[in-house]
Amino acid sequence: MPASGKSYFVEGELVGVLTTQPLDRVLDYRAPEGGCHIGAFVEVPLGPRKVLGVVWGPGRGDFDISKVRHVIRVLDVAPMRGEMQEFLRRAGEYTLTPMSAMLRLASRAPGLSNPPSMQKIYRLGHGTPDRMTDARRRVLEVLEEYGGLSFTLKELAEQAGVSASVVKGLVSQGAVDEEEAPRDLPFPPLDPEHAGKTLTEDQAAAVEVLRAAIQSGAYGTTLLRGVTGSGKTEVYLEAVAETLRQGRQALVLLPEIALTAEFITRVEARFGAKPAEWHSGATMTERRRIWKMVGQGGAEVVVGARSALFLPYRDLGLIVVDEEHDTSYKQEDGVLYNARDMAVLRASLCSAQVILASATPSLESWANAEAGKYRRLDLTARFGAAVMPEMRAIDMRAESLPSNRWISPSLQAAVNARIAKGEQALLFINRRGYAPVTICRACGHQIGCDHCDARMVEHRFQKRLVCHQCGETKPVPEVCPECEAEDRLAAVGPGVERLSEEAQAIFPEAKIATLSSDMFGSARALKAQIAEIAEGDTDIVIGTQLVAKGHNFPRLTLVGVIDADLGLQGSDLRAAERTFQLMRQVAGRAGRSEARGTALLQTFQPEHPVIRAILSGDEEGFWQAEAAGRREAGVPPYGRMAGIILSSTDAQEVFDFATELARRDGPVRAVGAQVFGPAPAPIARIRGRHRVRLLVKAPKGVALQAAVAQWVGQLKPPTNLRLAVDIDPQSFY
DNA sequence: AGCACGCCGACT
DNA sequence: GTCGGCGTGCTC
Repeated sequence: MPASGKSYFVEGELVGVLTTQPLDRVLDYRAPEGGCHIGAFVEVPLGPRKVLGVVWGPGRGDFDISKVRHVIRVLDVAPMRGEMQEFLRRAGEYTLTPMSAMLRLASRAPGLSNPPSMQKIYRLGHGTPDRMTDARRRVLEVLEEYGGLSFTLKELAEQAGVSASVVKGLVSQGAVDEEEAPRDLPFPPLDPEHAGKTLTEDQAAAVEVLRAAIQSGAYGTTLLRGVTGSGKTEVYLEAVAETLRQGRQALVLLPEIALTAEFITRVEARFGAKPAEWHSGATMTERRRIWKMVGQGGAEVVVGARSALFLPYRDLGLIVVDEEHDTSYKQEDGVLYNARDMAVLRASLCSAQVILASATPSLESWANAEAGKYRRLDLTARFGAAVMPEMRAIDMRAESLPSNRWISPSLQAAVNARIAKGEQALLFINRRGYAPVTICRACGHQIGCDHCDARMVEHRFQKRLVCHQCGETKPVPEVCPECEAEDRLAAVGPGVERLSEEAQAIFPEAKIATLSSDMFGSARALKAQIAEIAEGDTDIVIGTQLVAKGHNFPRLTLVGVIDADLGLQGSDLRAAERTFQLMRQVAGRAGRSEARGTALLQTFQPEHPVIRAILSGDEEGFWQAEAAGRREAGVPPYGRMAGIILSSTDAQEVFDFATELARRDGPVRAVGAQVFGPAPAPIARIRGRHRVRLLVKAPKGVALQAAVAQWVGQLKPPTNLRLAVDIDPQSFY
């Protein structure tokens, strides 16, 4: 929606081009030979280089006309749509991110400027093979089934379940034609009617509401709440189906790559073909194909990570944000944005529906539903015969437990009872590695990272100490690096590896599997392990955070949470919320199938409101209480916050600059905001850079971004000092 | 982001 | 005398 309404520029006319170079300005160029449309991806000269840009609008004409150069050429990709320009603009304003960085997010496809490359494709030929075999018949059937569509060798062989040589054989017989075609082919179509499931009454009712919303063709957001195992996925896949029937595209965001493989399988089962899969592990070729096909409508459904929000969809009708409360949706990848919020913004600009799915929504989403901004659908009935697990606390104050042991006698007994019945038990601990702290018994020194202010975590699996902040590793020292005492270093506290060791010792007969995100080199290895646990004869699963996310272990009937108190302490305003979500989710692992499950929470504070809310299952009660507390304190979602992260190699310099910035808080005070700090940032040192944070707290409804921009703009940071603004920060400790 | 220009310290 | 350190500024 360019302000001028002008959308085509003839050769020589002045156009404004936004480039991916960090110049926070649209530059004037002359339109190339043959002219160009607004939104066109172009290559322009900038100094001695050629850079990627987008025709953003008419030129401003305020630059020395004799210095204005011509656009080199228009690239062979679909022009950026007006709604995408608007999305980038609004998202940039919201997150206080320069437009060049926003454009970089939206043009993250390799080889955009390359000419379309060719590849061999296969389609039905006219000849008949001399001998018909099973494998050959399957190949021909696949080709017939998809009409005139052609396949790459890999796709065809995979679809037909044969090896490439079968296809080659058919080519030499003339039964299959081999041709050169542009490399970026459309994805196979997804059939909304392929394999609809029978839904429970609850699910069917939710699907009806979502269908109507999608048919309206207007924007809307729905919070789809459902306990684990209530069939949220089935429900939103029906929303995807309806979107496909409308001829529009759907995007499903997942918080973790490890979850995509399992999800893709479900999509394939439901729609008869695989969706496009967008994540950091995708190859260059895959990325380019998805980027291009999404723009031409050759990819109907994209499953992926947060950055998939910035793909150039031709007609996006639905965005699903699965596990919407997951904190990995807010993370730094060049730009600090919350994918959940950006999904809502994107959808509102292209008249799409958003589904925020979670068993344990974020307080923000809960409050938005409460305020009537979001529609809310609750799935209560569990799928099939399974019921909610029984939840109980184990009061650790009453348990006698030797030091360096974490599985209480009560939990041990419960696990033994389950194993005896041939069922599975899960022990959950939210700490990776062997032991979180290595301490010297002689001098009390704790081994820390040389580059960060973090203690190093022992990983016995790798036989090294690892910094969970920067990834730095070093061997476990023989002597204390501080006092040089020998053999006095002791591992303190539990990690998943150590818990595993303890479990081996107290359940010697049991088959134990350990799942931790850092123990698998690839998503495939992890998936294989999960499949083996689900189907195999594992008695006890020991896992970190990873197991809290949607995997289905049918024989699992007991969950033991080793330390339910983690995360309750500290001043993080979301600590209670996080703990609540995690506990509910892990507890939801137990008894997803026929048998009734039990969840046992080991806690030293059984009276804590969060623990009590989890145990009583009074979710609304928890949210109400938490919301009241936040409203009282004027913090999100009932107030606004922003963080200013300053970092430098020079600790004194960064602190001094932060202090000076805090002193000049006039512009933010003018809108009723307060500035706190400077204080060490949540991670005070990363890769040798000292980090300091200022926190801004403002009433809801003020123009926070503008005020922060004005405030921060007063001082220009010294050369090696970096400043980043974090709107709506997620962590506070 | 690159890449030039430019102004001060120790080398063949 | 010059080589080269990286601070400052420019790119339509």
